[in-house]
Amino acid sequence: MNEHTLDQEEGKSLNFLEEIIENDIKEGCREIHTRFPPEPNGYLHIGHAKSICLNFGLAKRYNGTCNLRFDDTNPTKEETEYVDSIKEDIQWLGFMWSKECYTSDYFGQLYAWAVLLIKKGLAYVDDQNQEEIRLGRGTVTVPGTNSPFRDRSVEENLDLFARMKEGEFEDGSKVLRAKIDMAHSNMLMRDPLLYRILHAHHHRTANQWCIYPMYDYAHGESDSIENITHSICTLEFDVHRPLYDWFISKLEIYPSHQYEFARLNITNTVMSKRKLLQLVQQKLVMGWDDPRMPTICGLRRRGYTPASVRAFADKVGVAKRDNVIDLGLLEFCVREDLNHNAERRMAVLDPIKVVITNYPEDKTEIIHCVNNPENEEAGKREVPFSREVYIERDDFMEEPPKKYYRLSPCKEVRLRYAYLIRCDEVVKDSDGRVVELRCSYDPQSLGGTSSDGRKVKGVIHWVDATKAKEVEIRLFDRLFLQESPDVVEEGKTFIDNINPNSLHIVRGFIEPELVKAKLGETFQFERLGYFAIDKDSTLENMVFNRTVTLKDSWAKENK
RNA sequence: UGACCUAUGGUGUAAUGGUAACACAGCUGAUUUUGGUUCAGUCGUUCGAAGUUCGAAUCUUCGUAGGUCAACCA
Repeated sequence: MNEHTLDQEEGKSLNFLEEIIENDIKEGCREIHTRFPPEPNGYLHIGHAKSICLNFGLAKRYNGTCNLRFDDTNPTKEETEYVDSIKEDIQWLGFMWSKECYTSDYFGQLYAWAVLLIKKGLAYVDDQNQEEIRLGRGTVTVPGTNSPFRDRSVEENLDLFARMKEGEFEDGSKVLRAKIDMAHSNMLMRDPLLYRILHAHHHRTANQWCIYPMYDYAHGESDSIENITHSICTLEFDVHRPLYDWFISKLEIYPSHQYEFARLNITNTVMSKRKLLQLVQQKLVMGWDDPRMPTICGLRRRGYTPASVRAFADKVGVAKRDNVIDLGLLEFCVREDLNHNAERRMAVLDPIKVVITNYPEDKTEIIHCVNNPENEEAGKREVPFSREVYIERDDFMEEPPKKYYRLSPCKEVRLRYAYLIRCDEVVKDSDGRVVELRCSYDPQSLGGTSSDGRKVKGVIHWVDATKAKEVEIRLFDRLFLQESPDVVEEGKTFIDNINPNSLHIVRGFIEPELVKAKLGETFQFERLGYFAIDKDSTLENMVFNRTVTLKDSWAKENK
């Protein structure tokens, strides 16, 4: 066991899918087979991460297998670019599929089964156009009416369907439908479409086919071909289950079963692919991997770790109830991980220069700083210190409120790991803005402890002004300020809910050693939050993304 | 005016006819060379009504509320 001890596993209660599986195992199901079936028409988001953790996690837990299956039945929307990104994201999350499958691999079998259904009198070619079919379907309260082509002979259907496949007919001129019940209370059972004609180039089968199976026809059979025991999908497919079962039973093939769980929703976040695509296309974000996006690549770029996303998926649970998870839970998960695993560094995002007047002009000394107080093995590092340092503008107030224990005139504060300093003089420009603080240090206080036992409550971070490197730092706020960005007034869209101030770019200063940091590394900048190197980072212009702030009870109190 | 799904603290999730609990969020305090971390404490919960039962969050019935379904999308 790598992540949990056995005891923890045993103490945890089962979710409803685990209960079903354990019950199936008890009743003789020998191997568990799941699958993750994305359509390669966009990038994966945190909602998919929940499904990935579920499907791959269940397979792992019960020593089964989990296939990755690209559900590529609609060539007009699917691209290889997406296939590659999906594979990358799943592996980044820490999972590996047993088999890489494509629904398009089964086009031949699916076609043969459609012919079989026709022969059984369970499918027919319909010449009605889209509008006629829609009208014939009725409504949720009014039964549909049979198509005039519903009673074609088997021979005629076979002939027509073969000619559909041969490309004899125009797009939209004919479809293959199942013959079920036009008055069924479940709209999906009113003679659903099995095949449509689409003279389109497919990213894998190229121009081999001009008829393509619909989702409902392809999905269950693909599960069946792969011997999937537990086909897990989201709640909106619940009404599809009778149809899923219908095909399997009429075809008399391996009985896969479908189970539905509630999809993930997060406050202040939009999750639909369509909306995320819109954000990208309208250039409201930098791309699919913008650190403000809920995409997996966005989270990765932001500095989220695979373990933190997995922990989140675990904490949100699995059930059938519609839910909205507080974005704060995701932030909690990444803080918890990074607190233990990210090394500390010092950086100043909004500097004021501090001149230590009684410190020798040309002296530089080395300060030893703890890399991670949560992990002694992380050791210490050397940080230069000299007469001029930068501190955070927030860490000085000329007229401090009560309980402010940072720097203010005549008050003493600790420069973390270095010295105690006292502010003697405030230098301002002609506009009254503080430009420099002239301080004196206590030479006896190296390391930060006074020699006479006097207590100094405040501790602030700093960087050596002569040796610090200037970098770009990107600070993110939530993309939407409303808890439910999808809820909009008449005439508005979720786009109107975008937070205009979700990105702040600042120039900050970092410890000199930090320039060696590489893409993929994340640090805690002490007292500020967790920061990850951005892919835009270059030798000339290093770029850091703030993954998440630290909890800050002072800021909260003084809001 | 259909069928199906769902209903437990602020948000999630458990309790499988027998003491309603866990996490996040909130609030108090302690510790702390990060106003971080950690620790201790605290707030607050079974949609409604009737029924079955010694006993109901759990079973039954009737309500109520929310969601899903009428693409040649998945």
